[in-house]
Amino acid sequence: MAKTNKTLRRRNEYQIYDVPIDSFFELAFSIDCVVFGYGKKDLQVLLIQRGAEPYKGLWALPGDLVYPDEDLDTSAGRVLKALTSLPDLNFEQVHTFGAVDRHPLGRVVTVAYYAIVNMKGFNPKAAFWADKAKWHSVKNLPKLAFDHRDIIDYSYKKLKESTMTKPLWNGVIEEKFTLTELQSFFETVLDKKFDKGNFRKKIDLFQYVKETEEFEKDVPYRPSRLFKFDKKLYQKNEASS
Amino acid sequence: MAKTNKTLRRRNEYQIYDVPIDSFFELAFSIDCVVFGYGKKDLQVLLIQRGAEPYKGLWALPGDLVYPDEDLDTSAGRVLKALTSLPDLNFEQVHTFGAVDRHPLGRVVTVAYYAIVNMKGFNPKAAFWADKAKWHSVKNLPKLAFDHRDIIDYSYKKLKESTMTKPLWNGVIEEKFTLTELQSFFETVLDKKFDKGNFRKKIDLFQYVKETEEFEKDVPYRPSRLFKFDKKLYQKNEASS
DNA sequence: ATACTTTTTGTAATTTTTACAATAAGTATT
DNA sequence: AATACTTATTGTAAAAATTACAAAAAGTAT
Repeated sequence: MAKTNKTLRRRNEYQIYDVPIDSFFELAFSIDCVVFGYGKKDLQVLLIQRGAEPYKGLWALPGDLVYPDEDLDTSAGRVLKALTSLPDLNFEQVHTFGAVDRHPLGRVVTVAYYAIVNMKGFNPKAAFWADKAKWHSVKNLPKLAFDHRDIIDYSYKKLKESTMTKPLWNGVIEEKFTLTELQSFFETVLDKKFDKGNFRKKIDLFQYVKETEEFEKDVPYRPSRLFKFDKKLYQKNEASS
Repeated sequence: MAKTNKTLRRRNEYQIYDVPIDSFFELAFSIDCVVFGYGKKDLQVLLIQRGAEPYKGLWALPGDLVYPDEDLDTSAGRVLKALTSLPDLNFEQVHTFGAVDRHPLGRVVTVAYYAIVNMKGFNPKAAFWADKAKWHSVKNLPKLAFDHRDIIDYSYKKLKESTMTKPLWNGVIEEKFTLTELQSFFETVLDKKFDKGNFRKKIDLFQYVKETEEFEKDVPYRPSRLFKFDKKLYQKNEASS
């Protein structure tokens, strides 16, 4: 829609005040990605150090302006792909931040997305973002640019909520995994310890966690049975709920 | 930010492709409000019949473009105030819908909000929207313009989720209410019947539902004790969680 | 063979949920 | 005034879910 296009004026039928249509275009529209990194330590967040004003030197979330010809989700997917080089990353919209003064240089509304990846063997430097990307513990975040601290807090809360109800661990831990590994995922994300026995009972209720006939190898103790995610069953049950 | 302003180009440090900055401004930005009406019948949604193309004659959600000088939440509050004439309406952001083709005339990204009001004595005609606003049962929605059906479905789901955890009934049912009235609110919103005794036990856990020393009057049976919402206690407990 | 480590299963106490019954407290009727 | 009727309110026992903890199983290491 170019500035000369009048079509949008038709929405005026719902408006209370008469505002020049051109003024609505004086804004920019972006997405920001909160990429959580799962590993042996604390849960981490991928941040990028700003090389220019405003907030030069501070850490910020990776993001980009939304292209005119791409859906919001496509935009988030594009940035995440460029950032992580992972093909089938699951991500979810969190919230949209649109305070007038959230960007010191003008009006920028941003839609926040989050995703979670396995940090093992993960190299954010492979991406365009180069050597300025770095993991930071969610428990010890540096000073952040813009309202990015709010965005992370919001996303972390949503991540925790979703962890209880969705198989976010799929694609993050190994394809064949032990229940102890699955438990570690929950413990790291939720920052909370679980009882081994009781955790198993809970998982038993998740029918889409299917046991295989394979077992761990080369461990100096009793090998654990390996389990896997039954994607078809999960999607089937999702569809009917 | 006018088109001649170059400041936004600084975000290019995070971009992968080089896209002319001007193209980012070829979009519009709106909010849409899903106003749920609580009454004696089914839960209702306030819709407006479109008087112009596109989707002329179809029903749509009330909404408006976001003004350059207002926060997103302010924008939603403005529309809701104009629509309902209610001063202290609680509303919540639901989701942002940004598919490229969601508006046939151009790129319009919209942020959805929902609110719930008491339909009793409520007159949407008082507002600017005039006589085209009408309540529709969530169980029997007409054909809707744009992706507004998706927006309603999404909002209804979120409303149900929030009903379990937040006192959405505050400001909707009477200030002093019986537990039966509170139960009716839950039953209507969640479209589900509850056991009287068990519902009370559940409510007992909500410390912010405080009993008063007042009772119903002029009822042809045993008068029920009246309860009220302890806002201070609620906010205090919210803050510490 | 024994110690050690982790997996896996079990179990009993506690808490929460559920279904349903009993009692209380008003009005309306006889 | 006694009785019927309606809804409010409390209670209770069974069922289900959660929790804390223990025991047994199955491997490696000494």
